[in-house]
Amino acid sequence: MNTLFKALNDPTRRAILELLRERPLTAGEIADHFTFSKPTISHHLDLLRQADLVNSDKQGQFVTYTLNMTVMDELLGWLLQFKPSSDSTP
Amino acid sequence: MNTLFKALNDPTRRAILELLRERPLTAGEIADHFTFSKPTISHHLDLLRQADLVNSDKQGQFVTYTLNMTVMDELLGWLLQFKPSSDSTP
DNA sequence: TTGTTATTTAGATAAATATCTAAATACTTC
DNA sequence: GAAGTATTTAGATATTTATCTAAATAACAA
Repeated sequence: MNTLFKALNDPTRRAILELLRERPLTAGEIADHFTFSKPTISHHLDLLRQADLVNSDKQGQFVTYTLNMTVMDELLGWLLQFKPSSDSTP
Repeated sequence: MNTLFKALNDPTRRAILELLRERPLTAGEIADHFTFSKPTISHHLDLLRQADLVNSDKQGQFVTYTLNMTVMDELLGWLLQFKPSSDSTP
C-alpha cells in the first residue's frame, strides 16, 4: 500500500500511467512525451514497476512497458471501505 | 489531484482517515492513537484538510474532525478510467 | 570488431517532507 | 484576571525525493 501510494504521488508517474492506458510503449517512447531526461523517466518507471503498476518486457534493445492494473484493485478496495455502503459506482 | 495524492501518501494520515471512519474525533483524541507529538498530528490533519479529506469544526476549545469523502469520488473516477469497461466493482 | 542506439546505473544536488521542542493562541473555570 | 487545557504556529533538523550529467550495459548493424 505504501509503495502504491508513493508511486501514485507524482504527476509525471500518473501521466505515464495515462499514456499506457492507450497502448504499451517502450521506455524511449514514454520519455519522448516529457521534457525530463531519460534517466529521470527510467527512475519513474522503476518506481511504477516496484509498485506493480506496470510490467516491463525486454525485446532486443527495447523495453516495453504495459499497464498492470491488478494492484489498482487493491486501491479500489481501500477506497470503497469509506463508502457508506450505499453504493454509486458506475 | 496533487494535494489529494500527497495527503494519502503517508501511513499516519491514512490511519487517521480509517479512525474517522468510525466517528468524528477531536484533534486530541486522534493524537492519542499515535506516539507522535501533537504538533506532528496537527500538521497531518492540516494536510488532510488541505486535500478536503476532512472537515474541521471548532466547538469551544475542541476541534472536531470528520471525514469528507466527496473528494474520494474524484479519486474513484480517476481510478475507474483504467478499468477496461467491463466492471467488477462490488 | 567498431560504431550506433536504447536503456539503466551511479553519484551529486536542490527541494520537499516528517518530525521534534518551544512558544503562541484561544477557550474555560475559578 | 489567573491558571489550566486544547490546539496550532514557528523554527530547526534529518530524511526522502526528483532531477541532472556522466558512465555503464546491452543489442544491433556495418
